[in-house]
Amino acid sequence: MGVKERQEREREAVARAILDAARELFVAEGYRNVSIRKIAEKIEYSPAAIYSYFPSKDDIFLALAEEGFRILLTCNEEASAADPIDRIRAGFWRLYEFSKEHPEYFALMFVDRSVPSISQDWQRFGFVREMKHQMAAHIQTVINDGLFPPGTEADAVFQILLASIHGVAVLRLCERLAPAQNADALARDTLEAALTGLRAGIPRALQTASSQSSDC
Amino acid sequence: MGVKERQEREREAVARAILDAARELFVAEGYRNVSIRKIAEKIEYSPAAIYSYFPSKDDIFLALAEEGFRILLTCNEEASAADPIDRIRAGFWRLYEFSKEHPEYFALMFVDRSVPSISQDWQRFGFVREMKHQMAAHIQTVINDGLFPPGTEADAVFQILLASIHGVAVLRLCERLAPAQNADALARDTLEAALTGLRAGIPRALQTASSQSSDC
DNA sequence: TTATACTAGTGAACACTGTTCATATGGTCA
DNA sequence: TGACCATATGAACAGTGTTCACTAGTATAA
Repeated sequence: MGVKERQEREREAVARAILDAARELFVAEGYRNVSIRKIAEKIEYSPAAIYSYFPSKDDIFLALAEEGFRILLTCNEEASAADPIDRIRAGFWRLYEFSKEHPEYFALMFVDRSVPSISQDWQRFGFVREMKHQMAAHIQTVINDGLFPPGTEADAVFQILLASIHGVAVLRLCERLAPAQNADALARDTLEAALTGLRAGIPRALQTASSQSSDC
Repeated sequence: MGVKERQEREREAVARAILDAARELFVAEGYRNVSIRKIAEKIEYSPAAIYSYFPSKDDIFLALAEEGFRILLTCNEEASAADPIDRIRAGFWRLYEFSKEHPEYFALMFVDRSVPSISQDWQRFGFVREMKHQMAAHIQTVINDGLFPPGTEADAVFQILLASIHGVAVLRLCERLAPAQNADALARDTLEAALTGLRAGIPRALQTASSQSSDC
């Protein structure tokens, strides 16, 4: 009498097919150039059918972003290196690798502004906070081991390293690097520079965020 | 007999009006949500008229990106600080400020992937190369003054600092920071960390870009 | 001054988009 | 067998970027 169960399984299978088709199309042609009709055609359903699985095209987008975080998180969990600093390195390097292996996931998770709702819901994604805590916790233990100058805040280290590696990932993803430029080497060096700088100690500077506006 | 001149002036005025209207609408509603019809309505012309000034919506986009580079470049020219390191700081800080003051320009110039052609034409933009040369030239003199470890490449310094500040700018622009997070402070610290790290000297590491893939 | 040439701008249309809804289909259960 | 209900559909709506035959109006040449 597993009729309900089977029906539910079938529903999930179709939803899965929609997401797979959408992801493949997004990667191949970009979100903007993928229409519901194209997704429908790929899974051999009518366009209208999709709307009984997802309320809108944006929601397909969001569902994929959610999956992206899940993938990145499970990736991060298997982090283990002898040197604790190496483990930090590896953690952020993995984010960069992720941006290469899953460019479309990365784009929706960290870059895309074309989906209106993601900006709103961003902080609601439990994944973001979880990822942050995972890394920040490890960084804290490293700080406690005295591998960073006294008074260093784990949260600040996390944000700075994230921003650094993020910059390279986005430049690469958005094709804003010279063709000759070796993105991997740049990623390594940028991460290394930030890490070295943090360990050397950066001036805590002016407490208030200095407003040296350029006025142009 | 300045008929041709007057006609040309009028053409430019309308083109200007289209760009202004498009920019305002892009900032207010985002590229995706702005239609040619909306732009046309704003300047009180028919939608078709726009196509005798720009071949496509994407070309309006590109024209604005070009303007963005011009603005950023003229901004950068008035760079002058006593300390040569401060001048480097100021240069990249200006890019960050630019991302705040002209978010839509910045987005088209550095992060947008929704316009298919920009990825192709990116390297053709003389502006990009010019901006790079401007900064790299100054960095070279600083290196010559011995303020960086011997053997440091100006181009690498430029790329690393650019990537670092770019990361913060994008995180802020795309609203991927916690609401409490002070973006300016993060920008300052990230830039400082990279600069400190570069001056301390980062290992030139494995020559070939190490392929430490995470395989997930 | 008249006739020609040219230009800018238009309205209507084409082929597409995301989305909605009444309708039909076919399996489930009493 | 007959009632039910989830699923999928075709057709349509309102909107999109873009094209094109056409018109009104101005500039040039005869």
